[in-house]
Amino acid sequence: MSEIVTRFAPSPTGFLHIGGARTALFNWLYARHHGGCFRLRIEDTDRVRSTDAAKQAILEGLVWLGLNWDDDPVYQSQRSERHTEAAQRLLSEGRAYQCYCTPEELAEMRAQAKTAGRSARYDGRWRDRDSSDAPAGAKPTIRFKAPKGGETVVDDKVQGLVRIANSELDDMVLLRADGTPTYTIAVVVDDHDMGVTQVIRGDDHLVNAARQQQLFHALGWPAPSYAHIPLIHGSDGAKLSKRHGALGVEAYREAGILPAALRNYLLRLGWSHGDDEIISTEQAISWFDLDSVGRGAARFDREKLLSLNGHYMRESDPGFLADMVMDRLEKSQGTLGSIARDRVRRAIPGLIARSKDISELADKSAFYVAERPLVPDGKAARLLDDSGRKLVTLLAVYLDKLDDWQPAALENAVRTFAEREEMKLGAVAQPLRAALTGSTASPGIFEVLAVLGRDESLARMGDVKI
RNA sequence: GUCCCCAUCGUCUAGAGGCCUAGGACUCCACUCUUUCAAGGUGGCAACACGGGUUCAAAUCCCGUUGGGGACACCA
Repeated sequence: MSEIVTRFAPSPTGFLHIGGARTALFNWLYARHHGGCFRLRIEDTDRVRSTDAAKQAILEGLVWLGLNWDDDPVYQSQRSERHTEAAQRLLSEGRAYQCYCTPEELAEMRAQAKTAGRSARYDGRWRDRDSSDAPAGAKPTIRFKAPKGGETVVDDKVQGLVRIANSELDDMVLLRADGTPTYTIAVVVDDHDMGVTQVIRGDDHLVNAARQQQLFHALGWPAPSYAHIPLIHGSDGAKLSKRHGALGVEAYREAGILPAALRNYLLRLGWSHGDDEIISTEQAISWFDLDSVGRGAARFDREKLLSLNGHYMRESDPGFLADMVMDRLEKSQGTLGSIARDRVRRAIPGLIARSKDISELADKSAFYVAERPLVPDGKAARLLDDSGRKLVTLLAVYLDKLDDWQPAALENAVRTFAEREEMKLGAVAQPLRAALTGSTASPGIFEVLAVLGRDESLARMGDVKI
């Protein structure tokens, strides 16, 4: 059996969005599963819309997601000679022809077809017309002489047998009037030259597959196998696009989503393996196949992504998470001193289960490194009324005598204090929490005390003294 | 409009004729744990779009309807 080759072929006109990321993931998984090759092709032939920034964002997005490609990326714009050559060959073999229609003429043709209730397509008026009829000085486009009768069948690995009447497929332009090749011929030539055996891409290309198969046939090359995966929809059920709520993967990265979580989420969006939800990359590689790809479009659900992310965070190394949190904290509040860094490091394990992404983790860490005196939020301020402050002050005096500032000893001391005051632990813990964290929700209060350390804890308690 | 694709809880999905009184996950709700908030544990609400067939038997097969999506460029 020859080697499996897949490819991901984004056009660099925007960032790598969630749909593209999933397409890349499926291609990558398929190639890895079969021990084949996953290649990258940048379809940058649209010079006006393609940007270097977008290209960069796509490559970085793939790297961040851990989808490493094989060989060097192919840049479509650098291969136009090959594309033109193929089109010229079709022309010389009589499988393509020159068309002198003006854009206005074509627009009118489409309008008429539409009102007549037909598919808007080129009617082939120059197909058999002699070039000597050409208007003087006009430059022709080169069009493919598509088969007229019968149908083209795409044996799609996801959608099944898709039959399209050839009358629905018009003679597409291969070379523009200025001589540059179009996407249609470029993809076919590139897929062939790159040795692509399995194309996996969005559903929106399904009809293109029929056209491309015709071109492969005309060129005398074997066509790759196709698999068209359903698109990802936004929460409103419409195709996700840049102007429609689609975010680039870097947005998820910035929000503090872990690559493993995004991979797992994207994998389950449209593909399944029984009831499995948490799927490691190793399992994904060994289980992935095209048979289990669903055929209906899926809606993007942020809640589920977040829940998965929470799971992966709990499985992550706390030190690794701490580094990411510190980067964020330093970005928002400047360089952290060694005491602050040490506090964050010790605080992270107790914060992980309380956060669903890294930015939330950073937010929840902030009180540990905040400058005194803390500004309590509304609920915390209410806990720190006169009696609350008095209580905290009394407790501070009591804790000041403690030698061992470890969680167990602190708990013991605070419980004893509460008993002596004939109060429930919670009644003591809440005002203390308010004084220590400025909030009513935090990790266990004894842990907070311990991480903050004796001096800082006592100082924060002193700050609320009447 | 024409062509193509799709259709199970709100969402992602399991289900390839009897195992389905339809399973799992997210969300939501309750309980539990508990110093708060989470996480964890337990339980609950919640779906086969509709109409015809085929069959002893249909969520599963066929046809139609409806609904949704996509494609219809000298863009990719």
